Amino acid sequence: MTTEEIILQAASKIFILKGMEGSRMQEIADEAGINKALLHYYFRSKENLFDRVFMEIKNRLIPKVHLSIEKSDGIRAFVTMFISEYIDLIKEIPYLPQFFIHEINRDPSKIIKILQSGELPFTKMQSMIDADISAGKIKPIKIEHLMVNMVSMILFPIVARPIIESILFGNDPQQFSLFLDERKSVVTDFVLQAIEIKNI
Amino acid sequence: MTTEEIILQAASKIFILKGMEGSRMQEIADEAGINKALLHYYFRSKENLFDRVFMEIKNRLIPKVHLSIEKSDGIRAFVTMFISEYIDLIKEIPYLPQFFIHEINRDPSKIIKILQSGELPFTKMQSMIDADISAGKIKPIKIEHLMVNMVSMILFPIVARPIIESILFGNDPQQFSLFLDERKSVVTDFVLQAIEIKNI
DNA sequence: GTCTATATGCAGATAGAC
DNA sequence: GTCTATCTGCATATAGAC
Repeated sequence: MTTEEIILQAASKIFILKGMEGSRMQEIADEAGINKALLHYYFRSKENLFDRVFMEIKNRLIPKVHLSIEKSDGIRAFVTMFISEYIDLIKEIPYLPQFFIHEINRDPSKIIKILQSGELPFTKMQSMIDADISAGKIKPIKIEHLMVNMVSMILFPIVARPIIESILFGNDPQQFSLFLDERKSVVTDFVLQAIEIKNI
Repeated sequence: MTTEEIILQAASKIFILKGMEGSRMQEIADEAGINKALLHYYFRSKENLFDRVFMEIKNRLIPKVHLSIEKSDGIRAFVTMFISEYIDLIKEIPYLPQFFIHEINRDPSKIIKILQSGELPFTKMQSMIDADISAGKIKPIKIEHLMVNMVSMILFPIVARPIIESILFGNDPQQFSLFLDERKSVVTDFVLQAIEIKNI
């Protein structure tokens, strides 16, 4: 592992935990087991280092989302798989959603530039949905609302964790963890029920 | 209006926009039209000023949430009213959700202390839901999941605005604004459909 | 490439005049 | 109470030895 990779990994950890403004170059250097000056030797500035970290994270995530979309053949399969895979993904990287949300609000233009490159395959999803709608299987709903609803119900509890844990579970992390486990099936059922045509 | 109130109002604006770490005392002083030293005269430290602002915001918001819960008599009315009022509330204070999310993750213990005081009337909601469940009107669902689902679908799009605006709407604020307007009825329908028993 | 030492700049906080 | 001027400390960044 090269020094550059060691630095990027350390910086990634600290930045994700504390954000750009909350992180200190000293802390990143300590985490990497090297000297502060070396950070500047490799990346010139904090801003530069941050941008590189942000880009690397984005490049690791986007393919995963693509994959879960491409794999499914109908809207029901898509909803089930999407929710399941998204929740699994977040368990691996629990602080990433907060980090992303904060940084895109702190400097939206940066995100806009970084996201320009890869577009998500919405056309495929849209056609899946339209097929099921015209077949009378599901209620008419715009793909934008459906996607935002699903992503919201998955990500928001993670992002708002401290407040939910406090209000609903008396600051008991175990109870919150169980709550998250339940949500995989709860949210899936919730979404499927919401979009299905009711047989009268 | 006293100087203290002017300071609090200015600090509130800056802190909400930029967060605790992203805000500068100089900027708050400029916003208030006074000198930096006066901030310290009134509030001794930045930390202190921030805590006061945070407390004031909390005291302004909690009663609103209580009210919308107390007013409704059944679960359908509650869902409809809750979503509607929450979305209206956010339109007035569009940066507040991000601010809250960031600060509770930056220093969760602070929130825990501040939130200790007032509890939300969950018992009333729970009994409303239980009544409708045993009457066979709605599907069994835990109040925790229902509440989190609703709040998520309302707040997350605001919190993730830049990324949604970028991916879904090509960075067109007007399209995003229309999208938010649609959500009042879309989310209400979505939730009601999801919890209703289907007549076969 | 990696280090120690140092410069530079800025933000929070204080002293003291009015 | 409100100001100007100043202190102090810290974080980013650079210089220069090895």
